[in-house]
Amino acid sequence: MTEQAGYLKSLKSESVVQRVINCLTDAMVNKELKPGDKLPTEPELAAAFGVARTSVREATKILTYMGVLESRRSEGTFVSSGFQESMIDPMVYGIILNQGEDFQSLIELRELTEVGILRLAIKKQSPEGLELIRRRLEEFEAAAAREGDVLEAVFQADNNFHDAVSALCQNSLVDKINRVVRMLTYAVRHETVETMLTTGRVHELIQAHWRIYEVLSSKTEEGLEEIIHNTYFLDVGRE
Amino acid sequence: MTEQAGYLKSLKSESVVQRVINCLTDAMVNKELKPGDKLPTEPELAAAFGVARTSVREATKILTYMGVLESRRSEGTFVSSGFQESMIDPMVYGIILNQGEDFQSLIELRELTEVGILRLAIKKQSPEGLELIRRRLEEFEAAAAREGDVLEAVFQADNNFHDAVSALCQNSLVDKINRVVRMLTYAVRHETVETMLTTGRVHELIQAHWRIYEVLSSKTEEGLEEIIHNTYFLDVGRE
DNA sequence: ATAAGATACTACGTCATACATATGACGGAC
DNA sequence: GTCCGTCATATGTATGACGTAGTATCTTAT
Repeated sequence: MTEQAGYLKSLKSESVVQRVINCLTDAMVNKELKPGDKLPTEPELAAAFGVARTSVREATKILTYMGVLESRRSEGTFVSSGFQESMIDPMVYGIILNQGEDFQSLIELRELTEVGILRLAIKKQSPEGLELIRRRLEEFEAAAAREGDVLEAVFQADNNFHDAVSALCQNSLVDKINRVVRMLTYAVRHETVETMLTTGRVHELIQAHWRIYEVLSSKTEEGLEEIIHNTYFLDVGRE
Repeated sequence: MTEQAGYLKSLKSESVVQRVINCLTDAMVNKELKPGDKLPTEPELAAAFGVARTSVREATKILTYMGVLESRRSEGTFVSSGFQESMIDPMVYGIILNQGEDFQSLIELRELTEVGILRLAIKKQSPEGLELIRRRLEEFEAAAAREGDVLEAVFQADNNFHDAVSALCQNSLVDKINRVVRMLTYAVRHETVETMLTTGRVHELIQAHWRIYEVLSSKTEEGLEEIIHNTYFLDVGRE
């Protein structure tokens, strides 16, 4: 865990927080702390390590956010059992920071996830989930049919639809990926919906989403290829 | 970003630290904060958000540890440019804690990405990339053929192969996802390779990977379905 | 005038303390 | 025996102070 590779590593002393993290990590590696175990209280840890409670908190907060620990107020801090979906967060940030000029990568990533989610949804779908999607589609149509400024409403309806599809997978990790990719493509998707609205082609958008619904309810991957591809480009925009 | 779906959601207010993290994240998504930018000082942030400096520090520490931010004493805190190595740490914890739990979501996620990557790789492949994959396969075979404890060598060769496939996509985002998912499934994949070795079924593993190579070089998605599915379960393990 | 050194300044790093708040446990009232 | 209030507990948040490492600036000597 703690690499001592560099020969001058001993000089640049690690930060207090880092040392606390290492101590806790080592304890977990050595099985002194197993999933489900309760850690000593923050003041106790602070006293044991000889550091301030602030530092202990920063360390446990980091581990908590990573899903390693779990803090319950008035109860204590525990080693979480199993992995937490928040462990994907670093990937989110990695993607955010790399979010440069490269639309191509973004579009490819979205197609990849979109198709994958649909394929999984086809397998794991439930009647209730499918029904929800149908309702979302009707809401979609209703939103587009309203008077006035419907942009945000339609965009939200679009998002709701895709969330419902993702929910069909009943997989928190997949759900997370879905959200990430949706967040990354926010701008371009928003713009696309706007374009569709101003040029009066909303019906195409709705039509495309109905086709997705049909593929889902058909419970087969037949024709998924082109439908997705077409829908995808309609939704995301040109290239 | 912040879903307000449930009607009783308004009660369970997010923690202060989480809110700070969200604010900073949003700023990065909206490009108000770009890589390299300097954040206001901690007291300034605390004042701006109306929270204590402690909370700001916990938030920035978390983001720093994830490689999103970078703090230089006496200078300030900056949005770090590019992917930091520390981003893998959360996955390491995933490995530590992931021992014999429920892998269903993980397996589905991996199949999703694996298939997606292959489909994209089929489209975007290059002769050089394909050649690299062939070499990796030969190294794979060589590693398995050696005497003694070949587990780590074979496992590494397996990873190298999949990395080469991912590289075929020439898409940094896809590459990142590939790495994350691979790290998340580290334990189970490692175990599978071990089983294959001890039961003398390494040739099946190699055979399966050659089939992937063939699908790639055939430049068509014909037969990709079952091949991937079979290879996948062979690689990842039972169910 | 230039370069080396001393000084002040800045902003993160750490610590100490106090108070707020949610949860569970105990115990009394009905 | 059930219900409700109270208290203990441990995390959540806030505030203030001091330490420390860079950076910039000013001083001084060559």
